[in-house]
Amino acid sequence: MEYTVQKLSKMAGISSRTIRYYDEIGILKPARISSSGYRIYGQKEVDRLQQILFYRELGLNLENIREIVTNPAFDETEALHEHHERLQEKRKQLDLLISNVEKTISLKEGRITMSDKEKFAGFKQKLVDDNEKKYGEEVRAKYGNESVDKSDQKVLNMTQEQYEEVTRLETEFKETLKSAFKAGDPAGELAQKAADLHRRWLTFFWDNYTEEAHAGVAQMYVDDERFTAYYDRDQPGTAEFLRDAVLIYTGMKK
Amino acid sequence: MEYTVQKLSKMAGISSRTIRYYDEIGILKPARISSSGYRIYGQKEVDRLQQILFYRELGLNLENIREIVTNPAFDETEALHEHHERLQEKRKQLDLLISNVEKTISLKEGRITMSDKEKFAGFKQKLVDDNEKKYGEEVRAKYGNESVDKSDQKVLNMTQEQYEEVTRLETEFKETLKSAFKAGDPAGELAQKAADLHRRWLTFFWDNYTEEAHAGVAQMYVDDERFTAYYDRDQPGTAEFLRDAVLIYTGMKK
DNA sequence: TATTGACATTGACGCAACGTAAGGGTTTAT
DNA sequence: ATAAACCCTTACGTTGCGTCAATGTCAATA
Repeated sequence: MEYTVQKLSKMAGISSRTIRYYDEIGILKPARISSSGYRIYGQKEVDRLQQILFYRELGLNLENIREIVTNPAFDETEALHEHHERLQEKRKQLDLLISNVEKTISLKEGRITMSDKEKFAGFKQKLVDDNEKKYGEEVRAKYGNESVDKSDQKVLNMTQEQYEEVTRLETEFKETLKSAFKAGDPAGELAQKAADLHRRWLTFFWDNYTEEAHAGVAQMYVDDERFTAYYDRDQPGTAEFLRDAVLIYTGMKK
Repeated sequence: MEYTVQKLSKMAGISSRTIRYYDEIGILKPARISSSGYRIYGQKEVDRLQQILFYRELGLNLENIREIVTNPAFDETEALHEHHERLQEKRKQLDLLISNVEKTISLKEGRITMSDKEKFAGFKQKLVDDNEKKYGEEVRAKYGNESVDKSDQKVLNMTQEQYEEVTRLETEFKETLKSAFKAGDPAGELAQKAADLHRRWLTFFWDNYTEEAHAGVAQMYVDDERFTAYYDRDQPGTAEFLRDAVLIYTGMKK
């Protein structure tokens, strides 16, 4: 029995374009070409197509499928195991995503006015994450590898009150920092108050607070231009000022 | 404070290409263009970018994001709800996929020699599914909407013995059908035996067997060219012959 | 001041797996 | 003979950018 593209495609329930494509990328060549240039497929090709479709249903990409069907000695089991892992990873990410979307929805339906600052929540979250990532070994050793994921969840897991509290804290911190910067003394009362507010703000995102970590973060605000840009936005030099204040606050300096 | 692409990109933790792309598709235009053609962004644009990135993190596509950020009156909550549904659907499919991959792996690690026929399992499965789909109202009403999903799982849920049994049954059925077709009488002993084997084979895939459904499937083998091609592969006319035999077997004819 | 080096710009291709015409021959049925 | 139903190749569109390539601009240094 011989098949043209159309017949084959109807048998397999796929489009003829797909069959030509499979020819094009070389995973399913026709048995022969007719005198008028038509693709002609035989039983062997039908079998192979079914094999291809089987793996396709399992979500393998065509490159992997090619390896399996072109090399009979290929270790399909291993390929499937790897595929399985990728799928698991995908599911984890999807679950996280869904959870975040749900949190966002309930936040919004909780009628919190979505001010600009609140829109920043995710972004600030990212800052904190990057923070943790960069701060490196010490923090990671303490919080484990899952800290990033956990941290990712944290802002969105907050209750409405917690959320309002952290927003309020942040505003107060920024204003205090601004005044302190104008005053000019990182060891002064205002600057130390700012450092304290900063600590309280941080503990909303961290499970464990340590003075070392706090100092490390403050240093990073100076080292990483992203943070520097963020803190220096209104008044250049603020990041450095904050670092000095925090170093004093944590007892790391003077 | 003003930002060039590079500065903005570093602040937001994305690439400058992305920023140009967002300009290109019109979801984030620069505040102005410098005399030398540079894109210059201001505070408003920073805020907007952060909004964009927030929704991006939630997995919304840029088209949806555009709707949200360009039209302040747009119902974000509804968009998020729809997005949530899409994600749920995705997860369901992903779970099914994972389950299928797992079943396939255990099948393979169960050291069943993966002959061509076994590779067809998924495909045959598909045949049965299509079958049910096409057969339409009656069967659906009986099995409910989930029957397709359930059926999808069934082949792969089989124990090794069941699997071998169904494979054996199928072989016997096909051989009997072939002989019966040669004999030529759909009411004859061989043909009726084939119809019986066909029934037994079907019951591996169906929860409930009814003569009506059996007859319907047999009729479909003739009506749907995909099935016809499958059954007529070796001997044209076989599909029709089988239908006649089954119609007699189920008492729907003669 | 001439030259780097780090920035900026606009194209334009590449990716994955096809869908969807466009433009033009071939086979089959009437 | 003619239309319907096939077949072919070529090539653009999809999504969200990554990655050159060719070229212009700006700030700092030798």
